[in-house]
Amino acid sequence: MSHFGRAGPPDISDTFSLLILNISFRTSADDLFPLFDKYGKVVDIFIPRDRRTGESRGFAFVRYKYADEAQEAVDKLDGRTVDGREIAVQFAKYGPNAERIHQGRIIEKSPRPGLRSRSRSPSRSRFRDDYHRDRDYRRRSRSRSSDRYRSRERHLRYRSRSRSISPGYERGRGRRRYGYDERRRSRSLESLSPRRSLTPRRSPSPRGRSPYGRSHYRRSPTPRSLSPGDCRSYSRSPISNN
DNA sequence: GTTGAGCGTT
Repeated sequence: MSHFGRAGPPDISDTFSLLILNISFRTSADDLFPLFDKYGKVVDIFIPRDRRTGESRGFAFVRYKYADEAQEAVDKLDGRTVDGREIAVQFAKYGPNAERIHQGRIIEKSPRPGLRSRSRSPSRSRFRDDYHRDRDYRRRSRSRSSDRYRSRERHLRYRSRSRSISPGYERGRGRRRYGYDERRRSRSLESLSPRRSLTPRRSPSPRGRSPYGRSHYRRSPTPRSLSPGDCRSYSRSPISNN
């Protein structure tokens, strides 16, 4: 039974967060819950997922009520094969607001709305901004298989538009942390596609490109070193010889 | 059906 359906974290003041790495993309919170609940009181399980595709990013956060139970889970479940993949369980180092975490618990001041932005020192804000920048940089450099994501995303979009997605594993198991509904996602994409997705993406004027940059499909770093005449004579050499 | 470094949501 999963109670991880409400919005937002329930209570992170006295919880210990564990970071679960290397989980399968199809592993859900309900799959992790019985595994981690055996070693202690699991308060919440959260699996970050991609904004566009809505799929799992490959890691999860399991919040325990007590530190010793969390440590027990780390010791027992670290290296365990779950869903065909060897997961890595460790204490979280960064909180949801980029707070520093000591052994899964937030050691920064409690996140009080309206108070932290004012009582925050400039130097501290800079420090926190450094964390934010680091995370942003790493996340941005994470996009390696973008082309694959694109085609897959388009495929899912078309499927969701053509026919409603009916994931068989979702029914009967309770809603995990699926705030983004498929219907809302498709609607959002439909209204956002012709407005925002196309406008900033396409470049109407090929101003930044070199006049021969588009014609040159070769990725040679020194296109001038290889003169066309040289290349031509090389290719003409065997012909001329014959 | 599809990939695989990493630290999080309303």
